[in-house]
Amino acid sequence: MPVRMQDVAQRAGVSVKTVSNVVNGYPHVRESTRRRVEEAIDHLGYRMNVSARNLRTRRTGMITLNVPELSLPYFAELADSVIRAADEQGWSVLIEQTGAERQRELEVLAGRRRHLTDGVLFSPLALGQDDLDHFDVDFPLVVLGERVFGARADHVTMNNVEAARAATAHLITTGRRRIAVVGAHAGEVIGSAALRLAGYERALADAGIPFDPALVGEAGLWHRATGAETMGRLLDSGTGIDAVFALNDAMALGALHALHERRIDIPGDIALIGFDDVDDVRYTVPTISSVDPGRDEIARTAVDLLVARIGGTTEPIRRIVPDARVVGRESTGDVRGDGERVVAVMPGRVEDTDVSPLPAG
Amino acid sequence: MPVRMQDVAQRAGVSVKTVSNVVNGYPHVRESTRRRVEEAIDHLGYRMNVSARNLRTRRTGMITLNVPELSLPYFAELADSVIRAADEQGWSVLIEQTGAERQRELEVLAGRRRHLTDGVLFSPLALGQDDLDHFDVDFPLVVLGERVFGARADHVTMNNVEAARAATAHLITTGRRRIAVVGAHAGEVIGSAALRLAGYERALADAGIPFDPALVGEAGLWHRATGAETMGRLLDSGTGIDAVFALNDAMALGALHALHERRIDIPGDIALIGFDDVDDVRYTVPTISSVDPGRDEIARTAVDLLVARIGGTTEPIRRIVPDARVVGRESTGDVRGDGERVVAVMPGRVEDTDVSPLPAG
DNA sequence: GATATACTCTACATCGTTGTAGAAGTACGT
DNA sequence: ACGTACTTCTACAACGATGTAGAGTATATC
Repeated sequence: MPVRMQDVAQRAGVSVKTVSNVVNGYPHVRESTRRRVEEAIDHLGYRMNVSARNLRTRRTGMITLNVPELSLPYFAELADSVIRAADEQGWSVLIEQTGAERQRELEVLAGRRRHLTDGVLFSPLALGQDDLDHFDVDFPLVVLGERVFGARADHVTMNNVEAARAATAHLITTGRRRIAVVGAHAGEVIGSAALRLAGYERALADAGIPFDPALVGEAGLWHRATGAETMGRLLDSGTGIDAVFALNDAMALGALHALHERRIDIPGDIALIGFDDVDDVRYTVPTISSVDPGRDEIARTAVDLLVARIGGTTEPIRRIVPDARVVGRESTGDVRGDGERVVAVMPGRVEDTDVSPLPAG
Repeated sequence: MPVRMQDVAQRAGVSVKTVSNVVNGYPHVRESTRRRVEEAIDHLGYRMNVSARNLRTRRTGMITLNVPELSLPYFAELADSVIRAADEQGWSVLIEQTGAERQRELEVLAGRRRHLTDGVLFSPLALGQDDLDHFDVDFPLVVLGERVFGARADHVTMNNVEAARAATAHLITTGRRRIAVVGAHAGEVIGSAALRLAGYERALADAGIPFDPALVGEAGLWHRATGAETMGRLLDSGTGIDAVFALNDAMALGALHALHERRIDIPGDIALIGFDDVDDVRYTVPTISSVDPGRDEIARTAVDLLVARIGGTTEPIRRIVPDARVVGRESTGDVRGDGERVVAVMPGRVEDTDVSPLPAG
């Protein structure tokens, strides 16, 4: 029933292979032949059977993006950027959600479902440094995020420590001394929480401000709800606070909510800064300052790396950190009304390791 | 290099087809044989070549979801729900963004890229009723949204008119009389904007309140930014306003921003209600009342319909409208603090048409 | 004018799986 | 003992494209 190359070939009076050549833009096809084939294709409404081509070429032209949840704005925006970047190079993106569940994240690496695509962009949230070995996979993989360092795969990550330091430093510059943190993870050594907290501590040290554990609020999941709860706890604890560094924007939104509930003036009484620079923060009241980790560049870089690996490059594994910026808005008093001001730029870097990738099987 | 069924068969001492049978859970395989095959699979690390299976079975197990942009919270959450619903049934989801560009939306229907998947869930935003003919496609298609009615494809849509009527009625119940609309599209007859505006007008009529064009604010794109602009214009126009119905939540967020800027008390001076019930509205200050159109059910229903069409069902085309609810929060004074109250429920419906689907080619 | 080179096209095998048809073995009722 | 039905397995031919090798012309080079 479906039209095959065979049918097109017949109508055009050429061999199947010639049709294939026309379809794939092979240059050595006589103009008149090309036209006849194209006429036949149009007339018969031929469309390539991609499964057959995939089988023959061992390529699918698709990559998988594994994220925790698209309903988290950061990942939705990341997915948006990844799809755009992939599309520009002619790749399609299959999206899978792990729900930040350990089991599902392990399944990603086990590769049971990988077969549909040529490679995987993976943003883990449940796995940690202890799971490093699981990242030795035999398919093209690029890791995103801060859960795991040193895996045998290209890695696109953020300038966490520096950016968090700069964000905190910015609060200090505006005269704040009692800076609370929302979203710490006790005992974590690696991971966004630990790294950003480290940046915070470094900024305090730089300014000679003593570190006060009472100002550090824990939050398991980095959602709006937990941000609000944590902020509430900090405020109700009676600790004096004149600024808040929420370790991501979702929590910053929640924190803002908690601050508003208590009729606290922002930035008058308490300044607030987040991390991720998601769209939301430009429309809150007041608008929220944040750290822009370079989402578009992260996406583009990750896609480029993955496509190169799929292409079979054997270059050493790289870790890439895009430029990041601290964007000042109303919540830190940098602007009044809409608009924003870049108050710091952290240059990115490319680290070439001497580790070779595992041969893709 | 890669392990084939052939290799597994050899090691297990059976035919390739038996390996296939084991892998696919065919029941008539002796227990001892099954174990031998499984041992061979594990030992060799065999993984099915899905391209080959796709070629043979003419199925890919994937569907495409076409949305305007994932960075719009509604579509991100919709995608989340679709992926979950599909996953439950063992399907994977490829996501493509059209950017709400007419050309790209037409390409979706032209099916140039459809070949990768077994069917398409399509949420158009640029196409309109005039493009109805383009929806006569020869592949399984389910349409989402309100841009087009009467296409020859299953359609999952919202209870727009009724829900908008109920939302407006709710504002009226709380004593409001000067209810502004944010997001109208002049001249539109079909489409979310027109339908929701119709519901608004109907509620006014029901309550005997005259319709005042000065209260209707136009907004092209339904983004936060346009919501803020439109709200600003309405406020600055000097028209007396005691409530606002934003035709979607993104604009409600923008409107909230504009209201705050002008130090207007919500819901004291002006009440606000949105539409979509995205996660954001539970974390703003005040929390925003909204219309929950049944996102999960929309996603689930759409996936079910599409899977049925892919399965070759020839049942008449259906239009399905899930239940919708008006959710009252702080911005309409229904609750204080967090929490919410369902203030109205609009039952959904299933419309069986007598139109047959086009034979899938 | 002979040889080399490039262009244009074809025939055929092949990618790795599943559907079909049927062979061999087992179980059971009569 | 025999037919019938079921179970278990196999051989072989697809599915629809592309890679390879090479045939036949046309064009360039010496």
